[in-house]
Amino acid sequence: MPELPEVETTCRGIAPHILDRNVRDVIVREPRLRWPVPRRLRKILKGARFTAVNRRAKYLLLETDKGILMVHLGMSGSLRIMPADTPALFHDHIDVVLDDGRCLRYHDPRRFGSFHWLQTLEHPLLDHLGPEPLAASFDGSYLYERSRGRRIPVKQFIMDGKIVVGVGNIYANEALFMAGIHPARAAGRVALSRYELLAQTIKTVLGDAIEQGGTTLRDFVGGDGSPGYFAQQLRVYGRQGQPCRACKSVLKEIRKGGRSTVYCPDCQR
DNA sequence: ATGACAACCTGTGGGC
DNA sequence: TGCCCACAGGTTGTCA
Repeated sequence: MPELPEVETTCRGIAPHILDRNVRDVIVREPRLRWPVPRRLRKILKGARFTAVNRRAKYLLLETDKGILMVHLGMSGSLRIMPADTPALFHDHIDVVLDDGRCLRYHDPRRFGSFHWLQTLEHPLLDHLGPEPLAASFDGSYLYERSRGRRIPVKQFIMDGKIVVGVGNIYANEALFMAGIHPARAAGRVALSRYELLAQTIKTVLGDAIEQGGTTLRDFVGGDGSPGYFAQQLRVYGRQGQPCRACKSVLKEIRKGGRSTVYCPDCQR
């Protein structure tokens, strides 16, 4: 479920509930995630106190006085705060039990998510990540410079975490529509002025989605259990065969990098 | 370096 | 009604 707005929503949702709380216990029911959950996690995390909650790309960085718990939600993961004695459901893989009788519970049917334990923010998975899309350093000229000579479709280009992080399939489709750029166009053949517009629409679509608590697809819920409300205003994602909201042309669907790609054949060139 | 593609895993929905 | 296949929000690793 999670694209960057969902991860940010989760980050903001759980932060006030875990900050300054001590970890009473850690229950790992299923350690087989994208990478095995560290066997020593329970021993190390027990007694730690959460000191900060941050996000880098789609990684949640739950900092404690003993180290950093790095969590990725993968395709289907979610984190919820709930009473520690709430019966665990199928796919409730990990509980971080807090000292107030509640717990941070990780649920992930597909198990593409991950839990890592870090001593510092230096980690191979965080090494070669591109800039945050909402940072000032991410702009049209950056995209233009990085794209020269690249033949891959511009959609896959902006979904490459080494170029810019946090642009997932839904928002890549939306941002390209808003910028009037055809998703299959070679990245190296998009002009500077159009990249300036694209950088803008990426910031806008992600920013708006964060404001509205993420996109609700199937059962996404934020850290406090409230659903997001962005789905209803998607412009192209999931709307193949339906009329373009701008020009009424029938939206088309193609596959790029194995991902569903929806666009307006008349608005996007 | 680049780009194409398989892999990880379960659940769901559409077509027959 | 039920079965089977394709596909789903992400990312890494391999190979040509």
